Amino acid sequence: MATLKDVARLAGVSVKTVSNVVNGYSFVKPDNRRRVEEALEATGYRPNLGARNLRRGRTGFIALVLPELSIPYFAELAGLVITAAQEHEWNVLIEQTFGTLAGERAALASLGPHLVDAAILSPEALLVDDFQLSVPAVLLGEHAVDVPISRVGIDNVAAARTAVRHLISLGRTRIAAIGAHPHRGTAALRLEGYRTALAEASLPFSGDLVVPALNYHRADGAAAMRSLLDMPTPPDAVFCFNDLLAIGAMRTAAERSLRVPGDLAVVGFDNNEESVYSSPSLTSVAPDKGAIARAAVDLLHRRVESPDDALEDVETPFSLLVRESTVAG
Amino acid sequence: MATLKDVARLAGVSVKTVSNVVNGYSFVKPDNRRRVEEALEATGYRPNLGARNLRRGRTGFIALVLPELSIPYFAELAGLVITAAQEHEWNVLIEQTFGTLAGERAALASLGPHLVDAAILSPEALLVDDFQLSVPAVLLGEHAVDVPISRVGIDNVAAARTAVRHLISLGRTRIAAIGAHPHRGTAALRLEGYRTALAEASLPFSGDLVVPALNYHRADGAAAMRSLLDMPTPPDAVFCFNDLLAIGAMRTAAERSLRVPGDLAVVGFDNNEESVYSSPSLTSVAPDKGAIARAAVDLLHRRVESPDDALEDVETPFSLLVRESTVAG
DNA sequence: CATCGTTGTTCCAACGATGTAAAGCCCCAA
DNA sequence: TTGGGGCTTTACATCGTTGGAACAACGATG
Repeated sequence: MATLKDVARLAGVSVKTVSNVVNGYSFVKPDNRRRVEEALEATGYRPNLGARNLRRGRTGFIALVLPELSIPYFAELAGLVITAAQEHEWNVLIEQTFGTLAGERAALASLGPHLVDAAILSPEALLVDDFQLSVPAVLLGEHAVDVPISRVGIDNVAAARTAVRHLISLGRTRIAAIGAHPHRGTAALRLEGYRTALAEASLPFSGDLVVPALNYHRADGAAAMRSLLDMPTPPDAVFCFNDLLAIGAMRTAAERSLRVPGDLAVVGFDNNEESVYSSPSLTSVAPDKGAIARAAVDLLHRRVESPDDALEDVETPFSLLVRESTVAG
Repeated sequence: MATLKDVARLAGVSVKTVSNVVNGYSFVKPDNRRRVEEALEATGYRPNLGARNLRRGRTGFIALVLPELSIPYFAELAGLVITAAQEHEWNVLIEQTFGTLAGERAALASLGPHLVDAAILSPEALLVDDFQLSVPAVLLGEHAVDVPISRVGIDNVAAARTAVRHLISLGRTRIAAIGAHPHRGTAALRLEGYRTALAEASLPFSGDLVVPALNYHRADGAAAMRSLLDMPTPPDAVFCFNDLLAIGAMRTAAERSLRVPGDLAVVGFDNNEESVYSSPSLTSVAPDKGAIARAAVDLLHRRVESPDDALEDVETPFSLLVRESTVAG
């Protein structure tokens, strides 16, 4: 592997001059610049990023801390973050927490200025209560507790309200919610949006129709739906706090031979690609994941460039995509 | 951020002694060791990996080059690779190629000894024909062309044969295949397995029943299925070269009001989590993804430790998981 | 012709860690 | 007392890069 020294020797100039050419410094004699460029070409020089970053005090990496890549929402998001990070010449380091506090603590502990320049966090457990991070960070989702840290996300209350209003507009009156969670900030806000929409339509709120989910996997949605269908008067619609729960719920409905949307209308949240091809396809709240990824990365970039910028709270757009699970195709 | 120098000053020893303690060098006086450990604790020292790796000539990273994280198979695999890599104190750098030759070239170009110690490649386009990599690498899947490089994967011919034999055992006689591809090594092998199974059962092979797919997304499966169902005599079963194609195919079947498996049996490949909860759930060839991830990482680790080991070709196990898309629940 | 500012180049130190060589210590045998 | 050898520590160079100061060359200016 060629180093600056090799290139310099070949071009007959000093190492620093080569460095200047590589970094686009203006004042280099055309003649020398040409010779250096030829030498760069000839040796196939690639800067040693480790050395460069050591010198510059940067690492060239950002961390993306998320529960699990096997969850489609996070996989899609991770792909978009990687793409967004490339714009700023950042590489992305993915850490999985598996949704546990221990996992989140471990991920945070392994981070540090020596490893990454900044971090994007998608906490699920308590994480933020003992929050102590040595690099600029941004939270995706919601604040679990009141900690000074930037945030990027959608208006969860408004999104949930939109979803439930859609169900109400279809004439549904017994609308259940799946996904309540003791610690998740987003869960509380989505529940709030659900209650607001019910209240606006003068529909009664019943705690029986709110089913918790400790994890947001398909199996949890299926189990929650079973408990709802075992009720004396089952719901005629269900709002799930993410698409996986909704897929699980639809699976249970199918097993019980319920027609969706005839007997039961279902709305999800996240708009996974999977939901477009399920049978029936799933109506879902669609956050603009690309916007979230870009906003988070851009925000971090600003913060790294000027560390004492004010904290930010970026709200990204969302939309409701109506599909067969609420309106028969 | 504390450096070795800070710790050394605090403990009243030389930098090297601290380095020795940190790296578990045996000959340090108990007294000094204790003082150094206290100082390490007090300063919260964490080694600067960039500097360490610069000195050691390692980067501490491996690359995982794959088409797209939004494809569930690769997302699941990536998660497992990250976990496996941690065992060897490696961090994983994910590069997306989007299945294009240009993307694969770009990913390869950005790699190099200065960035990663090794690379795991999941090529889709031609990639390997102009293959020139400066670090140890392993291919997941199949050799597109004959290039000296290690490989990890399942026996695709046997896997496809198993899948098609299952369909035959159910009494299906017009069995289609979706996913033929001009450049993909796995596609050719799966097609071979398909033909072998047909031949073994003395079923005729018909080119009409083999549908190509340029991408392996849900939409491609849906389109392929439409073309099959538009035939004068449509198939009574279809073997899809991955689960996404199968999900798309089942979607089309549903749109045409075909019963699965009654009118059409469907088998996929990859065993995505998604396929367990689809309606009907999908029978699928299940490669042991954990085994693939571990084998790939372990192989690279051996190769990095002793660079002139022989190339390896590791075969990992697979199984066929029979679900509702072939045998009604 | 001395001076000056601009442009271009080089030398040196430094980022934080580790390998090497050498020096210091201590104990024991000659 | 000397010397040898095992343990323990240190000074120094080094990995590849960049920032800063110093220096050199140059035409323009007074």
